[in-house]
Amino acid sequence: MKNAEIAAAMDELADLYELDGAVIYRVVAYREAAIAIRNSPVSVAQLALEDRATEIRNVGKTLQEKIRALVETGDIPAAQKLRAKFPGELVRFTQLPGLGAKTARKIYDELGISTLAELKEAAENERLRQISGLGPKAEQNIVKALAKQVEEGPAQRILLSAVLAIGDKLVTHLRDHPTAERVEIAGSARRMTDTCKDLDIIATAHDPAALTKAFTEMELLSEVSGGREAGARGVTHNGLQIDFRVVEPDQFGNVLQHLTGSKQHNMELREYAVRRGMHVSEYGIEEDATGETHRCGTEERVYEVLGLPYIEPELREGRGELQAAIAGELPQLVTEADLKGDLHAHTTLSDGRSSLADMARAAQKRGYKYLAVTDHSASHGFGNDVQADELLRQVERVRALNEELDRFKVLAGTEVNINLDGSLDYADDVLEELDWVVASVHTSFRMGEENMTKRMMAAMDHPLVDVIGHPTGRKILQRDPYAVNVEQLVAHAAETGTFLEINANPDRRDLNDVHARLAAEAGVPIVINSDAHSRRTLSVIRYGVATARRAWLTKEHVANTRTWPQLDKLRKRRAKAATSRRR
DNA sequence: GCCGTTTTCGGCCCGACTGTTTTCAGTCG
Repeated sequence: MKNAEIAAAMDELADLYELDGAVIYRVVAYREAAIAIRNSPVSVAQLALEDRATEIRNVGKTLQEKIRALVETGDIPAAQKLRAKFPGELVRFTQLPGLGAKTARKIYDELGISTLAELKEAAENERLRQISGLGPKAEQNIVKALAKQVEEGPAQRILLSAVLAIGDKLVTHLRDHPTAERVEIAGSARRMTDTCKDLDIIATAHDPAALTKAFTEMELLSEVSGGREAGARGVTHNGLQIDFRVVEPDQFGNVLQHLTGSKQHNMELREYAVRRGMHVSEYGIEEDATGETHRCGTEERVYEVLGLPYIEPELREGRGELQAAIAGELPQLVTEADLKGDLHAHTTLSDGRSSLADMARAAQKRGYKYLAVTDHSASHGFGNDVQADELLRQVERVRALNEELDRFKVLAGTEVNINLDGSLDYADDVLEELDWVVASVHTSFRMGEENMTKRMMAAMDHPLVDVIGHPTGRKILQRDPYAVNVEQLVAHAAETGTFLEINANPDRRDLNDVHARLAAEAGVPIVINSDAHSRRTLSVIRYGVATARRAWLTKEHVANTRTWPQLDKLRKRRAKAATSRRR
């Protein structure tokens, strides 16, 4: 059973307990456990079977037993009991904005309403106002919310790259304004999450009204509301909501910290502060002992007042960063500047848009020392496959190009397809001519988990496969990962000395942050690759670096922070040779 | 129901907003 399924069961129990009127802390405990379970890189089902689920934060003895029952029998007795007590659609009432468990329960108890259809009818016929606490406005809101739900479905999330394309433009424009002092992106975009719901921008200015006006007049906004002294809200032409706020300079750090979140991180931070006699809010940090409120101009100062080292935004997800900060064990996160090369890129030989020479020069211009050119293999099948003889001619061209280049090395490589049985798409004697081999799955995504895992593990067994490309095949907001057991892949990568890729394409970011952390902890070298299909898209590497940072990776975890000779020695083909020479 | 650099029991983040109220509960982020 997958972590996501277990987490969903915990969320369902939280909803049911809340309807049942349980103390809110118990309900919250289930919700927090659900988050931790969803974030767990290891199989929680497995842990529960071994009576070890309590190793997960926010999972205690009670939940360990409930999860175990769920895994062993497919359900939890407490959930069955509560489902019998409350009709199915009652939980869906609480998913309407403004309507919570307390209100849902009252509607059910006092009017016997248990379906969304009945709820709509009662709201339209003004029967809900019989209940104390509900009035005409509540009825209107319910009718509106139900209509909106039918119309729009669940809230849309937007890919980070689309959000930052707008956010970077906005920030640059606002920083150029004469009255602006500081302008920063906050919220989930600053934490570099895969997707965002909206975009938060905060600023300081010596004329806040003038800066707000500059914001509201930007062409990329299609609508603007609440344009006043200290900020406004806008919506872009492609539907991204932007919250812009101008704040006092001496509170900028407090607000930036507050709005960057995550919610989970802030809750943990505040609980920690309370234990130390302090209260954190977006306005400052109040000390119980002195009654003094510390207003902080920078985020560094916020963490300093709390007695903590600075915690990077990408770590603020409530995944143990606070405990690490307290223990002085925060990782020194890898940066884009640490990368010495890119080991997965395409040219016009397969489906890229830039030539071999253009790609090499663009990579060198970025400050890299090497670039692996890895076009698709023979059976790629989008009409841009590379037959073996053609690949060998490309190797010649690469060698010739290297003669011309100064202090830069192009590596002749391939992104070779992993066949259904785990064999590779080129013969070994062809692969032997190459400097670098990425192996990826591009066909039969719908294979069962066991077969897919075997298929990829077989590819790792090949001595010439350096790295597995985009190991789960997910496309964010578009396509689920293929069914593959990532824990087994990681263990096998460690065993065989195969690297795993963080593919930086903003649609992929694959491995994801949770899995990359698991792999790094298992000692698997990670390679951050752009998978660029043109010289311009080499820059998507920032999303791969962001994923690596969200996975707590340091420079040491990432193989391509090394020079090519250093990296070369790390590979299984060399490491094995070294071992046998020692013998 | 979970958790511990004051605690294994007694706490458990903070503020804004809304709609319904005669001073606040419920909901949200």
